[in-house]
Amino acid sequence: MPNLSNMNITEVQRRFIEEIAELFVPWGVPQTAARLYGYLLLCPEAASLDSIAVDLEISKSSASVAARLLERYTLVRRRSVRGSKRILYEVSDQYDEILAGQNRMLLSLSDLLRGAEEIVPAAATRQRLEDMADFYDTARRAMDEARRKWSKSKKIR
Amino acid sequence: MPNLSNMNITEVQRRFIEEIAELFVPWGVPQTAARLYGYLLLCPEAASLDSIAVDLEISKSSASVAARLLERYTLVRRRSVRGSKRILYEVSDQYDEILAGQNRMLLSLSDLLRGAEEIVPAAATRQRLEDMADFYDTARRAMDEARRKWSKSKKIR
DNA sequence: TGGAATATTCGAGTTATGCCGAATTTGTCA
DNA sequence: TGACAAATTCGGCATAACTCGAATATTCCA
Repeated sequence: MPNLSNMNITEVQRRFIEEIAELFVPWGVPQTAARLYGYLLLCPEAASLDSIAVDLEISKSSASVAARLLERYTLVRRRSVRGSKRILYEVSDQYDEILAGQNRMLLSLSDLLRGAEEIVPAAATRQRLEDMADFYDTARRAMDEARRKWSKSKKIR
Repeated sequence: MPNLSNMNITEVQRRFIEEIAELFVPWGVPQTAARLYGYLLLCPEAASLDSIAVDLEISKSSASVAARLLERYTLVRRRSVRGSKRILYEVSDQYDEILAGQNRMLLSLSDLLRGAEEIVPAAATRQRLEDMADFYDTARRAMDEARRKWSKSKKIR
């Protein structure tokens, strides 16, 4: 039986949270952490572990580990409140961090592919590896460029 | 005890395969499938389930599920040999498919964020969601653009 | 420094995932 | 269509990942 008395989030908000989770889970983010991220996206201000645990209906320890996981991903930042032992969490405003991981991945991949050209005998295979490396590098650069432009335009604002 | 008699891949090749796997596993690709992808990247021509199983030292059923998983990801394509029940697998030459998934993810994400602006009360939060949606959309478009350019230049070649 | 409030870690139980060999199904040729 | 070869599915086992409540550690105030 769901506890309806402490319901601080609306039905549509709950749905949003679940949809965010559905999006992130396939990318390796654990369910609880993904839901927490959705929750924080909606929060008008930083949230405490207690309110997280209540609203998401999870234990406080789960809230704690999920929050620190998101913190390691740098999707979320911790805000220590002066004069209190409470820690508040909020979404990081460097949202390009989601893409930074992909960027690193693409960089490693093209490096690896290029390095492998020496260990394949067939010329056609070598060519394919080189093509792939080029492609991923191009895509990575495009994304990086967009990211750079964006952070510049954000500073101006 | 490792079976050395049927070793069709060299030590450096094995290392390459493991490195590819290390790269893909954190992105949710199962170990075996990731290794298989690395293997196929090195193969001069399409490989049968049997040779896969031997070279990667996995069971044939594992090879089968891994191959079809990669096929669903469209990282790999199946090549049915006319006049034989053998199926051969090779890496897909549309290697932009690795990025296509990320593209879809970014599109869904920005859509979701934009749709959520109506369900948050605080104006500042709404603004943040809009900013994020814009950002991911920009990044996605940049990547898509690069992809498009690439496939055009490939056709010319 | 002691004590209360809070966060974090630990150990156990539960669930999900991956791999394998055996059984089944599918596809090809005679 | 029968028989054979290959792919696929199935059930069980082992391992890893998550979640939780309890125990422990940390932080702040008096």
